[in-house]
Amino acid sequence: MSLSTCNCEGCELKSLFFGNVSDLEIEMICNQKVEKIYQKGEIIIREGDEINEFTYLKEGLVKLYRQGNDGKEQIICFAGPLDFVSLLSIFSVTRYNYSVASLEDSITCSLQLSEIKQIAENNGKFALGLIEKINKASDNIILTFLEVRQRRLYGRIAYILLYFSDSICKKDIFELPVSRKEIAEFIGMTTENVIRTMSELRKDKIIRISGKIIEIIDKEKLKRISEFS
Amino acid sequence: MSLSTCNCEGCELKSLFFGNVSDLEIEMICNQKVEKIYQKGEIIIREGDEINEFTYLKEGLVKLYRQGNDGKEQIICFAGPLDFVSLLSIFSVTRYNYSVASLEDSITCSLQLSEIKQIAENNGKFALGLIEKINKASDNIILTFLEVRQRRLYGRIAYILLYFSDSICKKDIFELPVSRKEIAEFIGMTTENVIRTMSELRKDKIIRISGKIIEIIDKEKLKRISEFS
DNA sequence: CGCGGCTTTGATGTTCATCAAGTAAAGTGG
DNA sequence: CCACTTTACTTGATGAACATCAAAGCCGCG
Repeated sequence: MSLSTCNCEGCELKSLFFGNVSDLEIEMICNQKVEKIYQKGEIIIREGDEINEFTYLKEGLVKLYRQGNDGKEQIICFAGPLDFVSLLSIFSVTRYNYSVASLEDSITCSLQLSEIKQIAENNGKFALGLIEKINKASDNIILTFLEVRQRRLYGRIAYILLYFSDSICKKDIFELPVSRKEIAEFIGMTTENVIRTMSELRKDKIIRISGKIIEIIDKEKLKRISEFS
Repeated sequence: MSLSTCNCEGCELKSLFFGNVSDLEIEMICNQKVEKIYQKGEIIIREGDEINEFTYLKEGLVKLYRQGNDGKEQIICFAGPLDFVSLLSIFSVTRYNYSVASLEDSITCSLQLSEIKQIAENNGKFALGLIEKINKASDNIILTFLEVRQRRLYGRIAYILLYFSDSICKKDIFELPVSRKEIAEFIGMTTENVIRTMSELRKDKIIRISGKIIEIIDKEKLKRISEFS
């Protein structure tokens, strides 16, 4: 991790997030912000860390995960640019109950949580905006869990590949930003079976695989598998 | 469903939820509240219904669930007295993406969502309290999903039985408020296997079963199964 | 160059869903 | 209140889906 110096001019967060906040308040926040650069693989937040910053992702891709009872990691969700990394339990507990690690070189911007709370207290519109974002983030996680759970392995893999293709990479040929093991940790299966199933999709000529590079050949078929398996 | 008339004197919600709200505002809300009585099995909220009320559970027990792709129901969570039934997506979308049904005779109290928003906008402390509650509710759901997922059937059943015993019924002999089918829908297994596994626990003399009445004989063993299976 | 982690494939056994069939309980209409 | 229907519960048998174990190739990194 290294620090980054960056002015707040033209920061997308400002328009997206602080629409209802006065310029004065924004300046107050920006003066205290800390921007950090993380290399691929670095840990950004550790389970058990005290929560006193409000962190959002400016660039890159991260995973939120926790340690299961048996020591295996469980991936809760992935987050991309402009997602709030510390949205989940930030207002309900004092310590993180999950970790965050970067999957690609990433830049985070951290604001003082106390400042954010202060503003929310004084500015209801801002607080309502916060609620909306928190709601959306949790809803998405819960929905994804349910969507994954109702599928078999074959359908889960199809679902995940479409997720990375459509939501993260936005291409039909893309580089998987995660390892097979991480896919397994996300959908709750073993690494071996994730690989096996991807190989099946390859043999069925629905995708092409070359290491981390995935090409979706027959997207319609992949969608049908995701729907009905 | 039938309406109930009840004054707001001594309502627990007031102290719990509206700690930072002025008496005037509380009165404004209370004048508009609608209290409804539902019999066991009735549907309180339907997936797709427009969200324009802010509903909380005054008495009883309900399940939040959604329709899976294959038509099977998936239970998201259970909610008891003083839980907010419509916390999940209430501020992020305009229509419910889940249904709510009563598992026991229940009483709900509904407030105008627009009123709640109004108050949140004018009263940041109240809004922060809201955020905290929403965060807690979602966190719990996500955590439970992860806890359930890392267990095998045997451990999942142990986990669920402990959940009902400790969190819902608060007794070691209790009446299951849900059917075997609903347990299956909650943990993502088939009804037959839920029954089978409960029978195994009975044969192993860890629980006694008599219809819906469950008695936990060896709680320590049940906890160990929940931890390590 | 060698070590460790990631990937891949195969063989094997466990766990679980599905199908089937029967019993018990609960609701329904006469 | 009783016959009737429906729903919930239960057990067994079978096969499919999946985890586990094992072994080997690959790749990046110190």
